[in-house]
Amino acid sequence: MNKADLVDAVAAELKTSRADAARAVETILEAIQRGLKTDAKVAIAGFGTFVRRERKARKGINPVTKQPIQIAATTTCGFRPSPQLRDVL
Amino acid sequence: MNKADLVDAVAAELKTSRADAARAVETILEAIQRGLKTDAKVAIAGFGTFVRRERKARKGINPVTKQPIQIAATTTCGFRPSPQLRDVL
DNA sequence: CGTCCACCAAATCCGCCTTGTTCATCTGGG
DNA sequence: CCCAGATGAACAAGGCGGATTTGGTGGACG
Repeated sequence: MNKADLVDAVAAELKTSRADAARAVETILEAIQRGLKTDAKVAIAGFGTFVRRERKARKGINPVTKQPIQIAATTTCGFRPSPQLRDVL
Repeated sequence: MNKADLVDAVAAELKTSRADAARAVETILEAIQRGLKTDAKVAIAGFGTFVRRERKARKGINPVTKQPIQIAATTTCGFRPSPQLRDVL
């Protein structure tokens, strides 16, 4: 499923234009991004929780050369689906 | 950040009523749920990708009694943030 | 206000994560 | 509607990160 498909579904459901639906999708995603950046956690009841996560440096292997490499610490984010979402899947 | 906060941010950004923003959020989340259920993957460019994931049965520990327990196989979903989202965080 | 949901603890093992190229697909503006 | 530019998926192997379990409670949601 693409962003275009998502926008289509939203437009159909809300009975709005595709442009409005696209704007809504964009805005919500940006809001989540900002929330993650500022609060480090975005909990959406009945759906799941986005969590900003600091990953320490660790050792890994370059799958191409198969040589040990050092992976620098990064900041990523995880997602914990709510039980409700799990039941759907 | 709560769903209420998210709705507030969206309403402010789109200059719509809180009720409309709430409907938009709900609708989009439901659309993502359906997409995950039917297509097993929802790719949103510049944000990330939701992936339905099958998890095998394994052994765990009851945190209360600290006794080993058997965990049945479940279906859950993961989220891979796009490089763009990672850069923001 | 009543109900429902997320969080928290400790311990374990599953599977995600890394690199880098190629290719398919998607995107968004003209 | 279409094309050029761009984005991400796939693939390899292996180590270690983190997702997961129960049950109560505080807080959120409608």
